[in-house]
Formats: sequence, C-alpha cells, structure tokens
Amino acid sequence: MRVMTNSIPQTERRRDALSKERIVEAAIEILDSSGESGLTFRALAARLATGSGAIYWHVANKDELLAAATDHIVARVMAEMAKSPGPREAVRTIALGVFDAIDVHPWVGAQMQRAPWHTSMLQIFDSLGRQLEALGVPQAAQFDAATALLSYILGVAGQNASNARMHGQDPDRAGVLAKTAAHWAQLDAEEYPFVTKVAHQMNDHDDTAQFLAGIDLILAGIEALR
Amino acid sequence: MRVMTNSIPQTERRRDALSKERIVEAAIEILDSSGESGLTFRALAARLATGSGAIYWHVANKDELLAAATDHIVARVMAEMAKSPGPREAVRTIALGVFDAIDVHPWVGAQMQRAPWHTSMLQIFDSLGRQLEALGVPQAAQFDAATALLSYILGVAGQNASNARMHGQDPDRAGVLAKTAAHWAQLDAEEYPFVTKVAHQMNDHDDTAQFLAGIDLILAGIEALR
DNA sequence: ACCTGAACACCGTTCAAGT
DNA sequence: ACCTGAACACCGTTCAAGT
Repeated sequence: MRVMTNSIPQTERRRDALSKERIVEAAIEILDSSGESGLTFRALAARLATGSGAIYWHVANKDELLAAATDHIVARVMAEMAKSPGPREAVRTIALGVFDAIDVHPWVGAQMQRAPWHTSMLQIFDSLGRQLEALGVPQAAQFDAATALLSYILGVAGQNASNARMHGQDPDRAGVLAKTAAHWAQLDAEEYPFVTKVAHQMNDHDDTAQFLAGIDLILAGIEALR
Repeated sequence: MRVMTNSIPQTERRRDALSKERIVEAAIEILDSSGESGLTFRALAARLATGSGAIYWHVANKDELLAAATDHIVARVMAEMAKSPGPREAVRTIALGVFDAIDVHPWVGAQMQRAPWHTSMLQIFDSLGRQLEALGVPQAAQFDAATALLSYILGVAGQNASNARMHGQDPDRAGVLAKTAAHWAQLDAEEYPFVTKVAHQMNDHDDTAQFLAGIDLILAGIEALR
C-alpha cells in the first residue's frame, strides 16, 4: 500500500506563494497608485511580504516586469474590444481602447514607447493593419498607413504618460489646462503667433475628442489613397 | 587716483571656467557618444575636470540639463530651416528637420516626449501651426490639426530614441531590419495575419520615407477638411 | 525548488569646507 | 562667487546562506 503524502502538488501552491502572476498584479497596483517612480523592487518586495531577491526567481529584471505588466493591460483591452461594424469604426475603437487604458494606467504609455515592437504592440499593430484592406488601401500602402496610425497612437500615449509623471494623480485637470492656456496667451505674439492664437482653445479642451480628431485626420488621408 | 585692479571682469572669464554653456555642450557630447545612460553627473564632472557639485552651481538638476541640451539642438534645427515655397513643403521641411536631428541625437526624441510643452517643442508646434492657415484649414480645426502633426512627430521621435537605446550605435541597421522581418514572417499567421503579410516590406525599408509617408497622410487628411 | 536579506556597484543631490 | 569632494539616501541586481 502506497503512503499518501499530504504535500501539496506542484500545480496547487499555497495561496500566498509567489508567482509571476502575483508579482505582475502587485506591480500594476503600485504603478497605478504611485506611478512609475514608485515601482521599486524594495517596495514590491514589501507589498508581497518577501525579500527583493525572491522576485528575481520569477522575473529576470525590471524590464521584463514592466513588459509583463503592459502585456496584462493591453491583453485586457484587446479582449474587451467589441466587434465593430465597419473598418473605420474598428480603427477608432482600437485607438480609443488604447487611449482609455493609458488614461487609467499612464505608465503603459511610457512602456509602449520603450518597447514598441513587443508582443502587446504587435497585437495592436496587427488589428489596425487588418482594417486597412477593408478600407480599400492598396497593398503597397498598407504598411506605411498602419505604421502612421501606430506612431500617432504612441505619440499621444507618451504625452499622456509624461503628463501623469508631471502632475501625478492631480484631479484638477481643468486647472492645469487653464494654467497652460494662460501661459500660452501671454507669450510673445511675434515669436509664437499660432500658439497665442489658439491659447483659448486649450481651456475648453477635450483630450479624447482631440485624440479622435487626429485619428480621423489620418483615416481621411488613408481614404484619399483610393 | 583710483587703483586699477587686474582682476578679470565678470563677463570675461578664464577660458576653462565653468558655465552653463560649457556644461550643456559637454552633456551633448556625452549623450551623443554614450547615450542617455552614459550621462551621469560623475561622468560629466570628470570630463569637465571638476567636482560633481560644481555643476549644480550652474544647473538646477538633471531635468534642467536635459531640457537645455534639447533646446540647443532644436534651436539649431529651427535656425537652419530654409524658407520653403509652399505651406505643404514647409510642414515637410520642419518634420524632416526634427526627424534628422533625432536620427543624429536619438536622446532628443526621449526628451521631447518627457517635456512636450517645453520651449523647444512650442517652437516646433508654432511653426507647424503657422502653415495651416495657408493650407486653408478652418480656424476651428487648426488646433487639432497641429496637435495631430506634433503627436505623430513625437511618436516617431520616441520610437527612434528607444531603437537607439536598444541597439546602441549599431551600424548594422539593415541587419536589425532583416532580423525583425524574419521574426515577423515566422509568427502565427492566424494570430498576426497583417504582420506576417507585411513582414517582407520590413527588409527594403526606408525610415525617412516611411516617416514622410505618415506626414503626407495627415496632410492629405488636413487638406480634405477644406 | 524557492526564499531571505545583506552586500555591491551604482545613481542624483546636498553641503560643509575651501578659494 | 564659485568650486571641491565626501556623504546621504536612494536605486537594480547578485548571491551565499537558508528552508
């Protein structure tokens, strides 16, 4: 008769055992609450009630940790993406999904910039590219068009990330905009004729609407290719 | 009779005296040769044959140093910009000037992302915006259009910076592209139908041409606004 | 196999002490 | 007024030692 051991099988660990998943989840929580500068291996180890070296057993280094955290967010975005009727709407939906995710997790924007050809970016790139055929874009132009869309999205993503870095979790978004508008308005009109002219538009300014306006501009240019 | 001191007037210092200008110049040299990670106050102090604390007498902190270095590069780009005949060409010239500067100084791309509303960025933003009137863009749409152009430029800038961070001063750009193309080609065609389709285009790939193709796409969209 | 936590080799920044 | 360089408070990462 074989003796049954009461040891826990390898696939079924203690609730509080360390794993890459738990580490990534904790990292995302720290990134969301304390920003990019708040994520240190010491802070992460403290939250997981372990030593900083233990994390290195599951994760190679900080780059891999940030990449895994970004993958986690992007995967969720792509999964929740409802099928859209037309290709034009699909592109807007993808772009908006990324934009909203970065609004909630600004550090994702910085990470996307840092590793633009990582898996999570390739998923977005591919789903953008898939729509271009349906839009009637010639084969030869599809690559450039998809790259343009992705570059624009990454540009806005990076700016949102740096805004968050600068102003933290500042709830007074309107106040920041008003301050910028006032600063622009008082610039030398000889040196900055355009900025002084559009300064007032900074006040009643909708980030999301402006982002979509840019997407529409590129889409209009793409449709002109036919 | 007043005694003439032989002390050097304040405006005319010793050749090797420290100054913000000399510090910024040295910082740019280090950034160009060793990349962003090479610029430390210790390395900078060593190159200037002084103590690290001395730098802080002329520069508040590392952020100010990076901003000043970026201003220096951007100012040169904007100054060398020849007047272009039409507004369409002017936008392309500005964009190309920024693109080329970032090609030589990839760290500028990262810094532009970090501080998008700094003086040097405002100059670019303004000179882009000035062309839109001549393009016949309605007043209400000019702000969005200029922002879209800048966001796209910043997006490409950030990607170039991260490429440089990854591959350093790697002269084998073609080899890197070939490697990426090979990687894309062997991806699962079910999961990445678009990426696998365009993989071969990564091989004979011209960064500058692709960047300008994106600018032209946005310009075509802008011209459709009339 | 996995975890601990001290130790190492760095950072940016400060500051008492010099000239 | 400007410079020096040791010191401080951090980092990411490693690794001998534990379980």
